[in-house]
Amino acid sequence: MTTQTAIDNFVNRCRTLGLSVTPQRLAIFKALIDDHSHPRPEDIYKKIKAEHPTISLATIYKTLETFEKHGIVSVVTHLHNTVRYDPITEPHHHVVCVKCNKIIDVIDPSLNTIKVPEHILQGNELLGYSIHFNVICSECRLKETN
Amino acid sequence: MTTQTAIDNFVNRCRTLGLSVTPQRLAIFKALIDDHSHPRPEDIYKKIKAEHPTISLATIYKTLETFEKHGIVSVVTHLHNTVRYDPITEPHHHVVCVKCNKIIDVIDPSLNTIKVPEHILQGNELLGYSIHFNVICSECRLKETN
DNA sequence: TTATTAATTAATAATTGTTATCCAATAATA
DNA sequence: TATTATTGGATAACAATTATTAATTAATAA
Ligand SMILES: [Mn+2]
Ligand SMILES: [Mn+2]
Ligand SMILES: [Zn+2]
Ligand SMILES: [Zn+2]
Repeated sequence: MTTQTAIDNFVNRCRTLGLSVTPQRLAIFKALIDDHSHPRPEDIYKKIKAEHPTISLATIYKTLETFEKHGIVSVVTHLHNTVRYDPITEPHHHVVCVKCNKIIDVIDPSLNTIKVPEHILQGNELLGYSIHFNVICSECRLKETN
Repeated sequence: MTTQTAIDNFVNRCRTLGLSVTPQRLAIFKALIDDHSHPRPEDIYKKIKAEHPTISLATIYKTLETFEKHGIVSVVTHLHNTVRYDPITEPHHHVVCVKCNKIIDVIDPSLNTIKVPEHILQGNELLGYSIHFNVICSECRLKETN
């Protein structure tokens, strides 16, 4: 998909969702669409400031949250707000509730035999891998306003 | 392994590493060893304050970092310091450098066919899963002081 | 044991990342 | 056009983390 097509899709998507396509939103989307560095809000802010000198960081945060809510962009992990410590040091996996950030262990040896793509091992030292099963947990499902 | 055995191992481990076994360190370790909630430093602080009213939150942070450095405890993700946005909304995976927090996409359909353990689906709504390949990247390996 | 040095802790300040508030500006709708 | 809803900007507030520094404690060598 070309960048222009992606932008057109974005515009249509916003209209369908009832979100107005403001210059700020367009700028933020454009800043992200071809950026594969998984930038922080701050990074996007810096990229945009030249064209939009008056935009505030809070707008970037709010806009990205709106985008994420509607599936226009995604976040790499929902566990980005605070460190979470684990007494288990052996490789294992986790169920993560994206609403309440509850974390449950998944200890299942069959998940430790994944075929690691070769290119990951080129130059990097692999320490291990861990699977995040992203869920809305039963408690949070009950709380949801349907 | 019993809790007492774990504590004994911890004490021996510290001695081997040349870390002194202080009451604070012991208390922090004990607070974590049987806690499977993947607590935040703040949670551990609250648990400990009754017995150790003078301990400071900064000590908790530093001690946990020391423990993690020596493999006594682990962190659920190293990407806990800030949100990272992604223009890709399709399921995919990531290489994460635990030193510099660089994130590289891993798009490999063969990794999207993992057998999800049944119990994860009980009550929870599964949104998807994503694998974090934790590495020390080539750049960071060069920087390391060996 | 005591003196010396190194390591650890506590208190606190500073910084960073994020969210809330409030008002003005803009856009959508009647 | 008038009305209402949405959005954005400025700023303050808050939460998480890190840095600084001095006091305390522990380790080690006379
Ligand atoms: Mn765990
Ligand atoms: Mn990605
Ligand atoms: Zn939940
Ligand atoms: Zn790196």
